[in-house]
Amino acid sequence: MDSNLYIYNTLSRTKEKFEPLHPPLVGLYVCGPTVYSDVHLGNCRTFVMFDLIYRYLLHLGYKVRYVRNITDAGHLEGDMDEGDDKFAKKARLEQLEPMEIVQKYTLGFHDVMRLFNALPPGIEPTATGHIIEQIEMVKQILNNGYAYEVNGTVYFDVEKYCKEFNYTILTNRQLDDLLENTRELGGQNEKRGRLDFALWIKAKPEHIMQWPSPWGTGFPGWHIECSAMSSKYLGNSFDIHGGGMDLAATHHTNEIAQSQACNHVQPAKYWMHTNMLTVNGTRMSKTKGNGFLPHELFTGSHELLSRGYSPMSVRFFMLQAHYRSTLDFSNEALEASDKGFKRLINAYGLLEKLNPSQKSDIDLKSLTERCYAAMNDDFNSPVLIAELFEAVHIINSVYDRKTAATAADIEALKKLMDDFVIGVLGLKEESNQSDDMGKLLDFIINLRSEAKVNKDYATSDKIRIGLNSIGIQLKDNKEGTTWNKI
RNA sequence: GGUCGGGUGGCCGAGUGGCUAGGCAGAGGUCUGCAAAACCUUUUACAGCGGUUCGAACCCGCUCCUGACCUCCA
Repeated sequence: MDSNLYIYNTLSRTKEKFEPLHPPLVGLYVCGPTVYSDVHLGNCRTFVMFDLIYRYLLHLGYKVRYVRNITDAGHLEGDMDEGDDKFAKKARLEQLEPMEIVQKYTLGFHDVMRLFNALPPGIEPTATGHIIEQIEMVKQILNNGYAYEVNGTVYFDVEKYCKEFNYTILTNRQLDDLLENTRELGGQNEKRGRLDFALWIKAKPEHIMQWPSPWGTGFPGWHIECSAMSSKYLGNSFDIHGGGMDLAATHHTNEIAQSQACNHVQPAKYWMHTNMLTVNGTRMSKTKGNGFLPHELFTGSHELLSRGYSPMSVRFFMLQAHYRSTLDFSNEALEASDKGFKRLINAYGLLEKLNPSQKSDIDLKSLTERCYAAMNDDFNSPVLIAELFEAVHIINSVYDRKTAATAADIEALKKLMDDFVIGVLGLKEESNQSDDMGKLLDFIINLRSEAKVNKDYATSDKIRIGLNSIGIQLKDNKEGTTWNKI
């Protein structure tokens, strides 16, 4: 289990050798979506990138417990402690119960993740399902002296915490600057310090989602759910905590503070943050209104798109950038990824049709090593993909009989592609050569081949053009005819 | 204002003190009934100005531009 995996840790701002706390077990916690509206493509990027990370850890042989929460309570609209609950607001808008909102968008999220071929996490806990755990944690933080209660609301005492711990460890900000530049927020008259944040919030009578607590009826603050659920399922201290970069400064900073105040340990050994998806250089976000919804992308129903793109092409587009880089979204970039993905996956399909030779002029050992080296270097999927195109080159060349490969080489090629394209990158063929449509197409291709043998090119071209018009491309070569979806 | 990033060829996007990233697009060729695919060859590059160095796109300084976070947000 001694891998050479290096992970960029936000805590240290360097790449560190990955050494799990309890190998071969790995605890992975990722902040999931807030299910009051559809997830957009930027959200999806984070979950696809952590899917890559999860898959690679599994591939290396780790036993990974992957926890990704569903936030279904506790998020307020606008300023701290004053705004509407997002779920209640949306429920009023759509004339539904808040839990109907939660159900609707949770199911939608799962559908999208399935389309992107993301493995489901082992545990997907919800905030509303863990109110008791959150209350217990708040009680413990109060007992430890890092929080105080005012009129049914419990606040975290950041100033007190700062005397013993480094509050800004994730972002390296200066506390004085934070104090000077933090905007005037709600609840100021109740709070002792302007950086203090709510652990438990007293519910107004009209607030729909509320629960009894030692401090009266209320609901949990924004950050406590992840602390409570991660420690419940992964222990007070676990291996990797991930999420989008936008969460680092506030949500994750406060999570660390809560866990330290409660358990006196750093919750996670490695903090990983994925970068943002941008459109024309600015971040895609719900509030900016430049968010793409996955189905708009799949169907092409968006003004910036010339056509629809399949989930696998979009996944491939995401994988072609490193998770810590911003990725700029455009129709042109997507078009390029779509073609690249098809090139890769078509080569994968050709693996079954390769003919072995006695000799070999390829070096798969070095290629395989480079694939591992790429992923071991902080999950560098773009470099991995570049290496895999070397494999594509080899496969095509062997198929064309321009390069010789032994049966053992071909097996190794298959393993390489299975391991990395299917297993690690999580890509898959979107059309299957052996299903009913495949058999039907084989039949049609045979008819066309007969026409070609008889030099009846009018018929053969008619078939080819006709299939092309419904999205099936035929490719003639020495071995016969193959097809793929356009 | 503070913190942290980034500026790479037509586009997306890696990387590094000296060795082709890769994909897409463009050009030429091979193959082919034609086409496509595949294969071969190939053009376009590291924001600007200084400095360190035998050598810098990569290190340092300055300038310009730009992004994220600092308020819920993946």
